[in-house]
Amino acid sequence: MVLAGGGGSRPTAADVGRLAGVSPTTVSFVLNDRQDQVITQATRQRVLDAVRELGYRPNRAAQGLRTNRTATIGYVTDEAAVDPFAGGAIAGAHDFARRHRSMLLVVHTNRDPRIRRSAIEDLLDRQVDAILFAVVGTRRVTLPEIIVKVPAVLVNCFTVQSSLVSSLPVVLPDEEAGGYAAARVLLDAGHREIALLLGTAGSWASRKRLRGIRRALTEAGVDPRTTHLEHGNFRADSGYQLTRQVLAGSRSAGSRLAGSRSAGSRRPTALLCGNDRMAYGAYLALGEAGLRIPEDMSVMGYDDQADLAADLHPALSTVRLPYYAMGSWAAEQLFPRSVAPGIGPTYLPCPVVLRDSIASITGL
Amino acid sequence: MVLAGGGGSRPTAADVGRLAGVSPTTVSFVLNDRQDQVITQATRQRVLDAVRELGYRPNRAAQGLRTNRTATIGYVTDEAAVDPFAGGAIAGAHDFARRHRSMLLVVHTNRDPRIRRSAIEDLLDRQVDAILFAVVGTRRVTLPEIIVKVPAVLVNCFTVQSSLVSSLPVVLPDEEAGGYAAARVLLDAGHREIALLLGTAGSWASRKRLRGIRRALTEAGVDPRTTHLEHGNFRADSGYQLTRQVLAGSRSAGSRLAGSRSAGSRRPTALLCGNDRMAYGAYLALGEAGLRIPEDMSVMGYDDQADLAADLHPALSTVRLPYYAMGSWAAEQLFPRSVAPGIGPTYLPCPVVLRDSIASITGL
DNA sequence: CTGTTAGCGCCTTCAG
DNA sequence: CTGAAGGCGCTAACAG
Repeated sequence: MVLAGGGGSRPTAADVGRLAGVSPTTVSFVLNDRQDQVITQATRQRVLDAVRELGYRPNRAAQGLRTNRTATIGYVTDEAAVDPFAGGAIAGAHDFARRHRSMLLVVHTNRDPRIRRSAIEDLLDRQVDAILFAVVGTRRVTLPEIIVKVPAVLVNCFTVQSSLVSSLPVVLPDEEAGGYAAARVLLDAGHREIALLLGTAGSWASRKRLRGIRRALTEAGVDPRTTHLEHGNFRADSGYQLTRQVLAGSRSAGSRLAGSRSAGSRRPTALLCGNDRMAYGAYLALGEAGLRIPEDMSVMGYDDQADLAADLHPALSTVRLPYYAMGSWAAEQLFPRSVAPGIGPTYLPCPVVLRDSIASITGL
Repeated sequence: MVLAGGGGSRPTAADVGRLAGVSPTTVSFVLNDRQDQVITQATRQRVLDAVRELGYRPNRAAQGLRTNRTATIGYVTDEAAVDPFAGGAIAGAHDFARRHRSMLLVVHTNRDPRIRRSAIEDLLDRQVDAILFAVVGTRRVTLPEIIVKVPAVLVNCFTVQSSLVSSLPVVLPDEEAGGYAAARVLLDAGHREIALLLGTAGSWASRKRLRGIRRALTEAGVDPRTTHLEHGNFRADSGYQLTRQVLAGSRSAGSRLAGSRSAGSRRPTALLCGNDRMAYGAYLALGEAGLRIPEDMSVMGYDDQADLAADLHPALSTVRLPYYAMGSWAAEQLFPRSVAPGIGPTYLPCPVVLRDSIASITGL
């Protein structure tokens, strides 16, 4: 289909051998630096010189045919690279792989299971050494069984398929610790009335995060049940709406304000948001209400979204989702390592990124 | 380096032949649907059945060794996929390539020329059919000459290297038309006092855009020389600062306010920004000054940055940079096409995206 | 210490 | 209409 590669044909190992006056075998030995073979220093040098003179580089397709290793890793992601998080994980895997002289064959599936399957097949046809399977928005996935034909690692997702669950390394963000840390930052700054403006109620991330948050609250002697808790949709508009509700002291229909006292009447001093976009929505509602950040209200985001969190005004304190680190970790699993992986998923830390949106109110 | 692919060895064409009772040759003929060979309907069916039964898929590495075509395209980009624009172009190329059964081997170089060179070599070693070379932020690039070993296309960049300039198709955004269109939108809405808060002064995009803007102004009878023009740095903070300056009526040191009259004293009714991030900075400054968008001030962005322009409040009107389209166009050039490409770069349109940040003031 | 031989899986003349 | 033989570029046994 593609235009024939116009290139003048590359030199082969035979060409190198001819020039150096040795056999292709010797060329191979020298280039692969084989320890079990003894090569004269002189011969080695002649080969190396010939390689340099011809600009010889081994044909990896041929090498792959012979060795079954292509130094190529398949990377399957649900979201296109346009998504900064998808891109972050790709970048992490890319950089790690590159250090090991491997490259990434990247496919995105738009969440279509059929594309997903054929993508994996296409990768296998190209003899990739391994497959990394990534997703934006942590969740359970169903994988084509053929994926086990090759070492594979799950990035930001997991499976319950019995045939796969034990064989695939899995890396996930440690959302519970992230939620805990986010709440702790607020608590440590003296906040006691914290409104929780979380994302989609059912999501894995929201559930885990909430658990961490509750633990932090409890530890600090704040009753989680009296804490204002709302679920949004991870988008700016819901951050905006929920913040208005909170400010109005109104309890929405879906509000899960559990306290029996008139908790709704006490305005919170801090907002803990489901992600940075919701935090941005909160900024807008706060601005409209004439409240200043962080003087009148502290705001905590989540995600550390590029081109957003740091650019907000004031810059948003948030918790970083370790997409890059997950991609990197996943690639790392494909290469010989000293320590065997433990059983079960590996959780990577979500570091707190402190910026200007949080005020200390210790002098409560 | 990579763990050996654990997979049970795949069936070969010979296996299929054995099962179907034919030679591997016949299998090849059937699978490649060769018109110059006559195969009995019955034989063909037996082969196809055997293929299905074994789940046979040709080994593309072997195929590539034989045919010199790997159905794989190298994609070199300066920015990692984290950048939404880099990702947009990748997605465009990916989707087009996929329709032609090709996959993308993606490398990013972090603008390091050495990495750039070795990336291209690594791609060539893997026998890619072609290379797409992309950049974020249109500019001139210097390419390793070896890139011509294979068909290549330049995405959002161009070269002046004499050995390459005539042989490489180039695709660029039509910034001049984009600038013209952006200004026209404002002009058509009745705005006459438009402050131009552009990006980096020296950039290709800024220059082209400015030319288009000036043309639109002139056509509308507005003297471009009396128009407030500032250059920033494409980031939110400069949009913020420049807007404050404009509002204060102050002329900064670097101001290129050309009018001789007291142009600084007339507050503009519209801001035309160098990109969406600067527009966002303008939003912040406007908000602080108590000005409402679009009632008190219309704002026009540029880029249509994902997760930003549409999410702002009010949603930002902007001009879309056609990264996806450029990636797609580039991939298209690699496949047989009906019309030969003209000489010189191909300019792709930057469509205006109208949202809520612009008010009509026809009743001036 | 190095060369010869064989074969990875596929496609492609060339015979039959 | 189909099969046998050869080779793409490389590496791995096995000789010498």
